[in-house]
Amino acid sequence: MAGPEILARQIDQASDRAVFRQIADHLREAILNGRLRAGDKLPSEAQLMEHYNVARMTVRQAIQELKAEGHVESQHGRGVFVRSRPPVKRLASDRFARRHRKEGKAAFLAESEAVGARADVDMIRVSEVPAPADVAERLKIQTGEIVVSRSRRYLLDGRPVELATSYIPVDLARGTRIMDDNPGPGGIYERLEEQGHQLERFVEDVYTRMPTREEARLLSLGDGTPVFRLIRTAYDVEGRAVEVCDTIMRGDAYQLSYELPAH
Amino acid sequence: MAGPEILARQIDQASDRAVFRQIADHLREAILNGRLRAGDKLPSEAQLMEHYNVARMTVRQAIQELKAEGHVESQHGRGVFVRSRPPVKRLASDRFARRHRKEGKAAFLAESEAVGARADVDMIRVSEVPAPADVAERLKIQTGEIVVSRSRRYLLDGRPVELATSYIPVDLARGTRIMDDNPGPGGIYERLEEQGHQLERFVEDVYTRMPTREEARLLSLGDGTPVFRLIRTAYDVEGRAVEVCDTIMRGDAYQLSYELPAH
DNA sequence: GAGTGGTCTAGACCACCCT
DNA sequence: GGGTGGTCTAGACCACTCG
Repeated sequence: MAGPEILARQIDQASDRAVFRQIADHLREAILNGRLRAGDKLPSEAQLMEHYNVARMTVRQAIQELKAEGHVESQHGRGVFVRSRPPVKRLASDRFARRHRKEGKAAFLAESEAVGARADVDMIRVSEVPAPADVAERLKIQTGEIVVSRSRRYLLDGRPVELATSYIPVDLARGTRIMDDNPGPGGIYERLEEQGHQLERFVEDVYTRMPTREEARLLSLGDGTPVFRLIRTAYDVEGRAVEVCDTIMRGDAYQLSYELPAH
Repeated sequence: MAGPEILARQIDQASDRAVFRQIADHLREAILNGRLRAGDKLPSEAQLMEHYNVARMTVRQAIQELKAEGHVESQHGRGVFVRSRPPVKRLASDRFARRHRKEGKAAFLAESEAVGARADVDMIRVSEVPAPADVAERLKIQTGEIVVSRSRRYLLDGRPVELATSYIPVDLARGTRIMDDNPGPGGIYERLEEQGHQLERFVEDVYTRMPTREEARLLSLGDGTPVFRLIRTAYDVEGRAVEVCDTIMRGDAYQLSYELPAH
């Protein structure tokens, strides 16, 4: 609801810095200083045009810059608002320790309780697909070889935060509950261990990038929010890779935490 | 050098999808399909205006969208080019194992050899500063309490890829080579161990977000490139946090890799 | 100098949200 | 209906790059 009076300074016409950048600077400063808080409405484009005596496109370029930085999001017919962040989930490095082994939905539920958020899972889909190159390499099979794929979407307080797809070699999955939508208590890791593939370690490869259009749609991501891509490989005690899980997570909703030995 | 002939399709005026988004779709598809490769020049704005028979701002909005996604970067007076990625550095989870303990410049150099890139360090600065809240919390001291700060920038093949600032409690740093620009062989971790603080473990907290303006400047980041923020805490065998290192890394230049035990 | 992208103006019409 | 942002036009002048 704040009007442009929160923006005291005027444009320096002599400056090398473009007018729209100066306007973006004023707004950004108001956000970082807390004069504009999460959820607050920015002055309307019309107000900003009036305040700075500039054309509409100039104002819109300023707002565009703040959107790309992830500071604000616009809502058609309502206004432009300072981003409010989803609760941050901290993923600890011992989350797959056997003493509190949970997997998939169960793990997500337990982690979510820690931040006091409601957890949901939807878009569960189990199928057989050709292995993508990234996955095949980790499973030590040929790209395109058939694997079992289990994909799902996780939501926190009703907001989608994570897309995950597990890939399991067919010889480990066929004829087990791993092919079911609900793989049973303990999740697929328990099913794998029941078949004699005792898990020994996991390797997580972490990347960050901007989302694809499809990812942005499924995660309701506005501009300026990057994603984590986390590819986890599960190894059994014999050193065989028995599962690869490819996960896309909202960058603003997660903190990953890892412990490294010094020896 | 590709002309607009690589973009066969015309705009669907009847579509709900905005014209500039359809143009962006055509260009994005050409990039993802490999018709436009890293380093290739997109058709000029004038060519795209001609090809699609639209106004210049419409073309520019399309290009703006691709920039925000990290697919292209523009060069004033030259053209718009498909992004070419810097070599990716893989940071393995055993990189601080004592058997190949290297720190700071030495570690960066060793890691860089693995990808066949030249490594440099600049902007080294050692000072005493009030501890930021994130750091104080991890060092278990009061925010604002004075700590020794060691900051530097790392470059790969002459391109900046990482900004790092280490924070060390003053009682561990004063009167040692930790205060020097060059802390000596083995880096500050060796100096800390010489003082009886044998290192036991590290904890790394990983975040991703869009860069601040300052970070974008120091890392020469264009639009659409997120950063990793990695905060590493080093603990000695007595459980005391003896160093916190706050690092900003180009998201397109790093892959982080961690190993987790299953028990 | 020709070609390129960067900035800015001054309009227009539309779709969406709220009251 | 009035206010909001979304899209698009048709110009203008500028700064940078390259031959």
